[in-house]
This record gives sequence, structure tokens and C-alpha cells, in this order.
Amino acid sequence: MGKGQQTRERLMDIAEASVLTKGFGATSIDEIIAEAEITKSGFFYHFRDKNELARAMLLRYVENEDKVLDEIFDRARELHDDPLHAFLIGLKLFAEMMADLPSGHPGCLVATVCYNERLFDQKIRDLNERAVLAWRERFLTELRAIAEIYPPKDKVNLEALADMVSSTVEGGIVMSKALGQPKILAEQILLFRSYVKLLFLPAVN
Amino acid sequence: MGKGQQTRERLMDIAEASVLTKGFGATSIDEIIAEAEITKSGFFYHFRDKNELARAMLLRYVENEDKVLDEIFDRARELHDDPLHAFLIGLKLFAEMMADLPSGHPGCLVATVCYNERLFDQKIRDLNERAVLAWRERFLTELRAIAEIYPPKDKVNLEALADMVSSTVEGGIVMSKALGQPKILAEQILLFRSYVKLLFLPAVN
DNA sequence: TGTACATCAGTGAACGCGCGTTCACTGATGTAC
DNA sequence: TGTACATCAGTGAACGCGCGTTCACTGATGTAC
Repeated sequence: MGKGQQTRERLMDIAEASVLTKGFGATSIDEIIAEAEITKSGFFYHFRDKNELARAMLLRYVENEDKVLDEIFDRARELHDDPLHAFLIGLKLFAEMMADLPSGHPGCLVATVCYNERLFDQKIRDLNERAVLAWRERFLTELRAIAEIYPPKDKVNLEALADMVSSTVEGGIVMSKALGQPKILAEQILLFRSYVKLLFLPAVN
Repeated sequence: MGKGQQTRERLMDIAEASVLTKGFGATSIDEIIAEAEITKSGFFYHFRDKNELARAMLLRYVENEDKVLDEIFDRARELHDDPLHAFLIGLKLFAEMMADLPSGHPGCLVATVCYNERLFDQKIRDLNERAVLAWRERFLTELRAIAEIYPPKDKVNLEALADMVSSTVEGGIVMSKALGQPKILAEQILLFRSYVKLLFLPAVN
């Protein structure tokens, strides 16, 4: 990674932390460049305007989340051949990873885009929507494979159930932040896992 | 309600809609007073500063949410004596109410406080935390009564399960906003309801 | 009923600071021949 | 190896606008006697 790309990443790191705690509108370029120890013109060398920073930041965030989810659920499938058990293992690994974040999950950029929607252009909102739809497809694929083998014990819409993964994470992050208790996010993921167990597993002890 | 109080409410209505779509930092007083058709000095007659607007807005929001939840779950208890069935009825009523919002849930102020935490003073963050803790206590009371009669089929922390109500709503709102599909929130509440059924109900058809 | 005064619900003008953005310029590094 | 040029990764100064806040003032309504 060249010097330019390094600075660019650093600017996005600083901006992301600020956006997650102050919102995009209250995150000023002055503040970012002060922390990055660069001039304002240096910032505009890397990003045409503030909206391009937002776009680049969101793109990077979503790609990283996808990578993390790939790793976790690929690993889970390595550990068990059965789709249900692999999914349950994946959720456990996911919860553990969230519990291990030193000062809790810093927040989800996708959520801030939703709660700052009028600050962004259509391009960014589309990117945000596609990211969430990709998560839906990812988990829907797993759930369909599970439901083929294990008939669900309650009538559920698998698409909504797939969304429940993302929903649980988004909700868990808000609850963790509101109460200042990082562990809540992991707890919520484990409750979702409990639901999946009760819904699909034939015999729960 | 006097003329002053009416203006005050109107200012908060406008501010709330803006905060939920742009964040607190990007919500300007100029913008609020333009929509309210009042001068800037008129605004400062009602609120000492911007932070007092935030405090008043959050307080009003939380009190209203509490009132709505009271109504729904009181009504549910009127409809069924058994605590589990009353709770399930309450969740159904809640989901229906969320589904009936004409253009979807506008967003939760508690979530925006979390994602704008560095913009607010300790007083506001405390108020936010107390609101979430009150929701926890509310649902924990119901869940304890349920668990006394119906032994849960999976080992769950009832406090976390109580939090799951708020978490589901927060997550569902984010998902609804991200995908522009208001119905998602109601779906997520019904999935939580399905979990409660599977967890406590002895025989699900 | 009339008068004096207080409170309510604002107005109008001004303030200084911080914001995002532009523009002309520059030293260091990389590449072609 | 030396030279010419291009690209990279920025600097420095200036811009105009919008922001939150203050202050002295005011007309309308309410209250006491």
C-alpha cells in the first residue's frame, strides 16, 4: 500500500469513528484533518467532496463486513457438514467475535446512513440497500438448505428470518450503545440462535 | 394547550422529523424556524439552546412511547388472563400498529441519540439509558410471570429476552429504512413473537 | 368599568466562528530514453 | 548514469455562506384593585 492509499485509509478510519458517534453532518473535515495531521487541501486531494468520502467509507465498510461474514460462516461449514448445525456454529462464532471486541462494536455505518438518509445522494442510499439485500440473500441461502432438511416448527417467512440476522445485529448495537454494555449485542445474537434451534432442531434437551 | 405550548410542540415535531432523517448535527435551527414560520428569536424564547431542544424532544418521545406500550399491553391483558397469551396478543397488536403506520415508522429518537452520542451532554445520555432500562423492566415483569407458569424450552436469560423486544424494534426500524419497506418492522416483531411461542408454549401446532 | 402593571410570545438586527470548497502552487518520487 | 518530464501527495491562502447565540425591544393578553 502506497503512501497515498495509507493516508486515504487513515482519513476514512478517523471519519468513520466520528460518523458513528456524531453523525455525518456533525463530522467536519477540519476535525478529520486535525486528527490526521494533514492540511485541508490534502483532504481534497483524496476526496472530491464530503459525499465522496461517505461513498468510499460505506463501500469499504460493507466490503469488510462481507469478508468477515464469509470467514465466519465458511469456517462454520468446515466444522460441520449439516447446514443447520453449521449455521448454529456460525452464529456462535459470530457472537463470540462480537463479545471479544475490546470496547464493544463501534456501530454500523449502514444504520447511520439510514438515520442520515437526507444527507446522502441516491448513489449512497442504493449502495446501502444493496448491502442489506446481499446479507438477506446470504442467509436466505443457508436457511433454505436448512428448511429442506428440517421442517420449521412454526410458519415463518424465510426471507424475514434471513433479515432477522441483520436486524438482530443492528438492534443489538443500538441496545449496547444505549446502555453502554457491549455484551448485549452478543447476547442478542445468541437469542436469535436459540430461536433457530427451537424452530428447526427436532429435539432440544 | 396555550399558544406558546402549541408552538413549542410544533417546533419539536419539525425538529424530530429532521433529526430522524438527517441527524441532530445536520438539523439547523434556521431550517426548523423556516418550516415553523417563526423567527430565530422566537425559537430561543422556547428553548435556551439547541441542547435543550434535544432534551425536551427526547423526553416527549420517550413518554409517548411508554404511553403507547402501556395502552397496547394493558389492552392485551384485558383480552386474556394468561400472561403468556396476553403477551402474545400484545405483540400481535404491536406488530399490527407498526404495520398500519402510513409511511412506515419514522425512526426512533433513542437510536439517533446512540449514533449521535458525542453531540449530547450526560443528562441526555442518561435520560436515554433510563428509557431503555424502563423498557427492559416492563417486559421482564411480563416474562417472569410467564416463565413461572411455562418453563422455557431453552436456557435463556430473561433480562436479555426482555431487551430483545426493544432490540427487535430498533433493528426492524433500521432494516425498514435501509430497504424502504415499512412492513419489515412488523415482520420482525412477529418473528420475535414466534420465538416466544416456541420458547414457552407447550404445544405448537 | 377603568387603569396599572406583569407576563407571554414573540420580532429584528447583529455577532463571530466554523464550515465546505476552490485555486494556484510545490517538493518528492517514478519513468523513459 | 544523467537528464527531462510526469505523476503523486500534498501546501497555503482565500472565499462566502450558514451556523448557534445574544440583546434590546414590542404588541397582545391576563390579572389586581
